[in-house]
Amino acid sequence: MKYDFAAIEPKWQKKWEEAKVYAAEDGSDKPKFYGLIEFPYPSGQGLHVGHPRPFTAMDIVTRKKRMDGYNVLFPIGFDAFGLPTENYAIKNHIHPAIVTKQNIANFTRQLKMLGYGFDWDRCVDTTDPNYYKWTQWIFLQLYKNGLAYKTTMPVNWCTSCKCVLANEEVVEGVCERCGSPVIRKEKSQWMLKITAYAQRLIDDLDDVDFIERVKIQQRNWIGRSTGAEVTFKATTGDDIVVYTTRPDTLFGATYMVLSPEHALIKQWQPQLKNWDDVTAYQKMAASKSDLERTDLNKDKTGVKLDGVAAINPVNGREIPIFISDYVLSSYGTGAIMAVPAHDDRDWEFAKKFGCEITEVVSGGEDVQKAAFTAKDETGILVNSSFLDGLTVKDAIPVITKWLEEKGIGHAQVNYKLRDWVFSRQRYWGEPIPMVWCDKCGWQPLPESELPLLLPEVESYEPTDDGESPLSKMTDWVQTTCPCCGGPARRETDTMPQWAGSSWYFLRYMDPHNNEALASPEALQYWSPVDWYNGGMEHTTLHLLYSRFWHKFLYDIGVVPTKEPYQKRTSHGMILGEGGEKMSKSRGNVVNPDDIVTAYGADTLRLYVMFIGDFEQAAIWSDNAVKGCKRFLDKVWNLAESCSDSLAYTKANEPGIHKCIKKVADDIEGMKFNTAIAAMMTLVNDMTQNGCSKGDMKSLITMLSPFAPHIAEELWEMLGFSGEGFVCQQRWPEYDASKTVASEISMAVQVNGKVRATITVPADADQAAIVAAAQADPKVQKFSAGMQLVKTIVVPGRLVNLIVKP
RNA sequence: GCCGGAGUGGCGGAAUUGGCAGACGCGCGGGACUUAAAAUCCCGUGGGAGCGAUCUCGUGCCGGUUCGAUCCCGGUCUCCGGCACCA
Repeated sequence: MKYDFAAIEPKWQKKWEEAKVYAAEDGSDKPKFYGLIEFPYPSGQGLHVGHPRPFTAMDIVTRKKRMDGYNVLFPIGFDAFGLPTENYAIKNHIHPAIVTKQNIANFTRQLKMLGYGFDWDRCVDTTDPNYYKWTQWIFLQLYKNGLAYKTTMPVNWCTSCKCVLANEEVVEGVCERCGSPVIRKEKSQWMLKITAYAQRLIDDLDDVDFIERVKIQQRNWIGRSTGAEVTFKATTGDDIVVYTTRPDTLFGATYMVLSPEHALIKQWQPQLKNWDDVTAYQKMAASKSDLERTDLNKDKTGVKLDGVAAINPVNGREIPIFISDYVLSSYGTGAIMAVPAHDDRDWEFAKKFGCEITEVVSGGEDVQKAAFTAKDETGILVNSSFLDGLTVKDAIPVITKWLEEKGIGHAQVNYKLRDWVFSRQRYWGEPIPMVWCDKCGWQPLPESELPLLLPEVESYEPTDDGESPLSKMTDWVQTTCPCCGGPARRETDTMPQWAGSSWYFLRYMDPHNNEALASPEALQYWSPVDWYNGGMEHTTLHLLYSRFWHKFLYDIGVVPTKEPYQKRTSHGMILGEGGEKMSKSRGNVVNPDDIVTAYGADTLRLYVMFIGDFEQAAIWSDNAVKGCKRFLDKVWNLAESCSDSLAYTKANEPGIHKCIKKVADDIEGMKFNTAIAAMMTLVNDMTQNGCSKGDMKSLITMLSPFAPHIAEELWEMLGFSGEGFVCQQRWPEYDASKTVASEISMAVQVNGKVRATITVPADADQAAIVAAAQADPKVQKFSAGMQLVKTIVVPGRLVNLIVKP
C-alpha cells in the first residue's frame, strides 16, 4: 500500500471529532495545562502559511502535554472585528457580518484540514453579541472605576483609514496598518488610563516567564525614568514646574523651554511683547504632522518669550524662556530647564539661539564644542556650589534632598507610556455603551441593557468629518438618559480591534456563560494561561493591553491571578522565496491549501517546524517541503516492512531511548527542527538495522504530535488501535541506562590537533585511555621522539596529549 | 542616537557550564533500476594540495585568555528588529 495522505487525513479528523479526543475537561483531577495561540483575524484571503508555524508549534506542545497526563485546554477563536472586513464590505456592498461569517467558515475548514487538536466547542467570535456583551461590560467596569474618561486632545489621525489611532498603532509617523501619513487632530476621545498601571506592568514582569526580548521591549515602551520636579519662579510671579532626570546639573540651567501648547503662555499674553511671533509659532507647531514634528534631522526651531523670564532657584540668576516644539506637552510637565553643556538637544538649540553654555560636570571635552552627557563616575561636578567635587551619581540625592528641604522640588518618576486612545470612528467594532445627556453628562448604560447591539446601517463608509458612520443613525443615536429619563444621545464611536482580544483567553475557560464573562470556578481552575505563543509585533499592543485589562479585572476581583500569561514565547516570520515578506503584491504568497493538496497536512506541519530556528525568520522553500514528504514515506515503508516482535531491536534500542529524551526536551525548548532531525536520524538507522513492531510503536508515538494523521493510520495498521488513539497514549518510557553503549569512541589530540580516533570500553579509566591513545600509530607518528608533558582526558569525548621535543 | 538580536558550506540550518565544526534536510555530482522520464535506492559532497594514505586552511574581521575557542574577554565591521527631540 502507498501512503495515501488524501484519504488518511480526513478519515482521522472525522474520528477525532466524533470521539471528542481534544475536549478540555472542566475541573478534572488531572493537572491542567492551558496552551494558547493568538487567535487569527479571519481575512478574506484565508489562512497564510505564516499561521501554521505558531499553530503547529503549540499543537505539538499541547499534544505532548496530553501524552504526559495533563488535562489540556487548547482553544481557538476569531478576532473578527476590524477594518479589512469593513473595507471589503464597503467595496462589495455586503454587510460586514456576512463577510465575517464566510471568512470564519473558510478559516475553520482550513484549520481543521491541518489537524489541530483544538477544542472546537469553545470557539469564540469577538463579533458575536454574546461575546461583545462582556467586552462592553468590562468597559463599563473601567468607567465605573475611573479608568475610562472622555477628553479632547490632539490625537493621531490616519488620513486613509479616516480614524483615530492609538500611540501604539503609529509606527515612524505612519499608520501601522495601511502606511498612510498620520496627522494630529483635535478630537474628543474615550481614553483608558493604562498609565495608572505603568509601574505594575513593569514590576510584575519579574514574576512571569516571558522571553527576555519581550520583557525588554515592554519595559522600554513604558519608559520609566527617575528624576525630579523643580519649580522655577517666572518674573511674573508664576510657578513653572519642570521635570528633569539630571537635577545634578541645575546650576548649568541657562534657559528654559516650554512646549508650544503650555498653558502659561496664554496667561502671559499681557506681558509678552512679541505675542504675534508666539502665536504664529504655536500655529505652525500645531499644524505639523507627527512625521514632521519628530524628524530628528530638522533644525531646532523656537521663539524667545520677550517680556517674561525665569529665575534659576539654585543661584538666583535670571534666565530666558523659549517655546519650542522639541519639548513635548504630553511628557513630564511640558516644560524643561535647559542645560546645554550636558544635553545634546539643549546644546543644539543653544548654539542656534546663542544661549549661554555653562559647564557644571567636568571630565568631558570642551562643552562649547559638544555636550558632555556621561552619567557615570567620569563626571565630577563643578561651578555648582555645594555640589562641587561630587560625582553625578552622588550629586543627585544631595540636590534632591536640598530641593525638598527648600520646598522647591522633589523626586519624581515619569513614564513614556500614554493613556490608551480607545475610540474609533468606524462601524465594524463594539459600540461603546455610553450615553450623553445634556443635564447629567456621560452616563453608562445599565448592565441589564447589554449587549448594546451594533445597529444595521445603510452605509458603513467612514466620513471625512471624523464622525463614525453610526452618527447618521438618528433613531439609534436618539435615546433616553439612564439617569434622568430625558432625551440623550448615544456614543457613536466604536472600540478598537484590541478590545475583544484583550480578554478572549478568559472566555475560552467558560465560553457559553450568560451570567458572567466566565464563572469564578472556571477562572480559578484554568488561570493563568500556562504558555502563550505569539508574534513580536504584538509586544507593545495586544500583549500590553491585555496585561492591563487583566490587572484591572484582578483588582475588581473578577480574575484570580495578577498576570494573564505565565509564559510567553515568540515565533519568527515565514518569508517568501526571495527572503521578502509574503504579500499579494509581490505574488510570493504560499497558500496552505495547495501544499496540503500536493503533499498532505502532515508534511506541511512537519516542514514549517523543520524550516529552521522557531524564533528566527525563515525562508519558504518548495523544494525543502519534499524532504519532509520523503521522510514520511520512509516511515510508512518502514512500518510496512517491520518484524512482528514487540520488543525493541537490540541495535535500535540505544537510539530509540536517546530519541525519546531528545524529542521531549526539544519540544519543551521549542527546538522543533532538531527534534525532527533526531527522528530522521532514528529512521535512517532503523532502515539500516531493520526494525520491529516494538521499535515502530515508540517511533509512531513520538511522531504523533508532529504528524498526527499518519501516526494514527500506522498505529491502526500495526494493530495497536485496541489501545485507543495514538494521540491518547502516554509518551514512551525513557531509560537512560539503555542509551549507554559498551564501547565508546574518543578523539585523540596531539598538541590540540585531532590526529586519531580510538575505541575504548565505556568503563575504561584515565590511564587505560591514555595508554590506548599512545598506542595508536597515528598518534605515535606525531609524538615520536617527544616528551609527554601533560595529558587531558575529557571522559567520553577526547584525549589531548601535550608533547615537547 | 539608544535598546535588543544575528553573522558558520551552494542553500535552510546543527553543534556552546570551552572538547572530533558542518548533525538533519535541500541542492548538486556519480551510479543502479527504466525503452525513456519521474519516483525510488546506493555512493560522494566546506576550500586548497596530492594518484593516494594523508597534509593544510576554515565559524564576519583584528587581537587576548587556554592544552584546546563557533562558544569566554577586548576591539571592530556588516545586517535585521524595536524605540526615538520622553528632558
